[in-house]
Amino acid sequence: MAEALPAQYDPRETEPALSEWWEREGFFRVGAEGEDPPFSVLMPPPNVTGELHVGHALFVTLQDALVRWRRMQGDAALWIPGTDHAGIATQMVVERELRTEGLTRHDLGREAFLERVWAWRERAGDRILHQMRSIGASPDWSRLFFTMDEARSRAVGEAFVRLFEDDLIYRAHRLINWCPQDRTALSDLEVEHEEDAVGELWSFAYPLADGEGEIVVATTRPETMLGDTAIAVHPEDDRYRELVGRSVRHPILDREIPVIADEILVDPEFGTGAVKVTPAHDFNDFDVGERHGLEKINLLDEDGTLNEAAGPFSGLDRFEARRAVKERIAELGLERGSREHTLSLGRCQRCGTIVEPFLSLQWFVRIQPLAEPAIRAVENGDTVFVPETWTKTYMRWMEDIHDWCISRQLWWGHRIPAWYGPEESVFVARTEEDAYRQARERFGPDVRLRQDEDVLDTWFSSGLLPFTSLGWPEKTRDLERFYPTTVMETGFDIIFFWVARMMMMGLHFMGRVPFRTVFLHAMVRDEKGEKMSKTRGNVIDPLDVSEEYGADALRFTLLSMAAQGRDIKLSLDRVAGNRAFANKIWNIARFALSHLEEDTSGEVGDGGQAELMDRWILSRAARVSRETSEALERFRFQDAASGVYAFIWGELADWYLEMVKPRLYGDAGEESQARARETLRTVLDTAMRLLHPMMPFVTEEIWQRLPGSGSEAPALAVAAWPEPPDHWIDEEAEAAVAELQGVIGAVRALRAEYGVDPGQRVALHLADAPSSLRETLRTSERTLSDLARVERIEFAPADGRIGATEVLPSGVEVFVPLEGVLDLDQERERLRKEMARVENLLRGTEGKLGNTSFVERAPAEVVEREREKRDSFRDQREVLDRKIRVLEGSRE
RNA sequence: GGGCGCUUAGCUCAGUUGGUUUAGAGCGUCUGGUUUACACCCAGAAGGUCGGGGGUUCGAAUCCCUCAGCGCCCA
Repeated sequence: MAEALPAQYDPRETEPALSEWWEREGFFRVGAEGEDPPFSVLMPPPNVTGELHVGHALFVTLQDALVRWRRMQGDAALWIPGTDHAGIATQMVVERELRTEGLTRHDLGREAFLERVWAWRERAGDRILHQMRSIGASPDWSRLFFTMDEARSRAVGEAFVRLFEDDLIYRAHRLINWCPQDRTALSDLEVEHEEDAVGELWSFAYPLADGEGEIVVATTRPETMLGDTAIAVHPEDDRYRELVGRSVRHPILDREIPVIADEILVDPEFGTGAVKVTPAHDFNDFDVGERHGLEKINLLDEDGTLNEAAGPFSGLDRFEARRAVKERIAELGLERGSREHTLSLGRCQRCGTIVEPFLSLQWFVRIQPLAEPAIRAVENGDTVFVPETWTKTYMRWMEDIHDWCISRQLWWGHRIPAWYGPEESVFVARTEEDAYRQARERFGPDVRLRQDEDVLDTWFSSGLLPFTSLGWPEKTRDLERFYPTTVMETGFDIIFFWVARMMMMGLHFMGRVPFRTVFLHAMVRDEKGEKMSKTRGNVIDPLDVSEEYGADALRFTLLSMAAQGRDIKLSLDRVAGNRAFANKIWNIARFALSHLEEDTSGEVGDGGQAELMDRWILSRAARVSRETSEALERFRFQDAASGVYAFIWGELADWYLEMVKPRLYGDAGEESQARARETLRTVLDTAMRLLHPMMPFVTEEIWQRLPGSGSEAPALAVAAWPEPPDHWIDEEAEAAVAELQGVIGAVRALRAEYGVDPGQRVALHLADAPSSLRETLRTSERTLSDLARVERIEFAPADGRIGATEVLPSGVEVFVPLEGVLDLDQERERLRKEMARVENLLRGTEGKLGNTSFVERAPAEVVEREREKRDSFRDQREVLDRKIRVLEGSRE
């Protein structure tokens, strides 16, 4: 055991071996059987071909900390890992690869292209899962899913068919968002709106069809005028009242267009008060078209070029057409000016291309009936959001939700289980055979069917994961035990993509919410607060960070910053600081282990007369254990992290270790030495357990070396979470040590102030010390000597001696004789400043106590506390006043 | 247009329902340190009228209103 440990902790030496060992031993596996309370978390699956970025690192860390903690508490802690096929993203990656070979997916054809994607997935896929392992993730890898594996594909088909049968899925000709680059429909959520885009509001005139006159309209998309089928004005607008019902002539396409009145679309205050209406290319105009029975002329082909309907401009790209139309109108003398105009531009979330409202035949989910139960479940508190503020966001969106376009004109994804036959017949079925069976019943044995070419929105399959990951549609033991999952932990940016849809699908298919709690974390940004992106070049690669500073340091940093409102600004300085923390722990252990032997594994805290410092550190350990549990319970990771940090570094290392050294060296006899060892071992053990969910590697590494640890559990990862007994809590010891620390701090401060040589021992005078403090100091002479270099304590005033004074909050005067080194002017100045500070505080508290409303209305304990403060300040003032007068006297 | 969030030490941030905080932490800065766990360390120090203004209250960094700046979401 006594093999020498290196003075510097090197995560690279320990981390890979540990994560490999944990997994090999199967510590993270959870079965469907057992009595332990279930705790289940579905990992939001990353894109299968993606790389681990810092956002992944954050969710992995948060979820892992929760799961490790619950696992140690004895729960059946199931964390289900998986990857997502990520339709558009993955298809784009492979298409990009093809382009370098001068090919498109159409050159290959659907089947060959899909083979290519699968090959790519085999090659690149799951890489991200190994990256997760390297930062300590502890899911049950034996349950790994892929959203396009066989089980999930079957479940997706089943879900589609059932929704269709329940009339919750339908197919319709509708205006949808179209990305001409990816040539697919997108849902509303997949369109990103660029605010304040600068555009041109361009005006032109439609001449009236009969007689003189014209109507001037304005547009930001001039090419759409080719699809105009009406001019709308406000019914109350006197300027146009007599024109309603008449027509204008299309100057390019030579057709007549009616002038209609529509009070919803038209704002008479805006522009000329007349609006061109293009029902096939604008969402508002579409509704007008429905209201007025207007023709919907589709101008576009799938690639964003104009079709035959555009007449002379057919074949042009939409932006070329825009220029051409403007030119033509100008030639016709119908241009009526333009001005700058800010607008909101919709762009494809994946490729950034400006999306077009496009009329096409798509599949939709009827969302209203699904949304209602999902709203009620949150109102009821069946599912709770943390932080609570997101409830409102969820509600607002759910209450104003639109039908969801789920078909995508992609090849990579779940193919829509619909087959088309003669006479526009549609057969939705679980299998092709089934579709044929239905079709033959209707059209006889020779019927030929053609499957829908499209695939489903990736988020459709994600929305089902809380139950498909547990075996649905089979009625599995897993579902029984682990559904609903306990916590859904994810970023607030996908509250609609995931959380909302999972809620709807979970309630529909399972009849119960998919998760009890939704914990939403902030977004990681760089230290300047900017979003990390490859184009900005400010991406922090978590694997680089982990490699350089250790996964523990990265994790601990992310956890301690998890409280921030909406942004987490990751700074490498913080990570470096936490690497230092890991190193500190390593050295605490190095020191402790060198003093521990195999037999020091007994329980401590009872029997014998425990020494003050032992009682103190055990009491602190007990309190911190409770605080850490409570913090994790409430998802307050930053409190858990900072509490354990302060305990280990600020109390265990800085105080306990220093105080206990002489005893460990045997200076206080064998009994005291043994007790010190036991306490040290116990406290270190407790500290490693508390820290394990946050810093799994260094804690496991150390715990493995702790004598006796193996008898309880094979690994810290599956050892019990600390629940120290009540009797460890020792108010008296905590108060006594706080006083002792106060005295040591005062002496140290005075020594530093006057530059006393570090080796120089000093005397310490404490007049009027209460008996409890005297007792504490008498039993702590060695500590005072070691930590403050005090050679002698006298509980009497140091009359007539020259020295420096510090006053403790208790009013006790700490005096250190410093003949020869003390600068009287400096001391006078210091004390005066101190006096001013104390007087200021005293004034404040006396003011409060002098206020009768305060004394009458504030709670008694608050008033009492205020009185104590006043007394303390008065005592301090008195001592300072006396010392200052002495110094004044010594001036002469 | 509607909604939400942020503004506390040079930097990055804690501060949970108003009163146990005499506003804290880490980093940075300054001073001192070769005490046999650690210089990724130890000790000490400087540094903030809690964005501005108003209000509620015995009491406000904390609640309300308002202004300013920054950011996000939805339409």
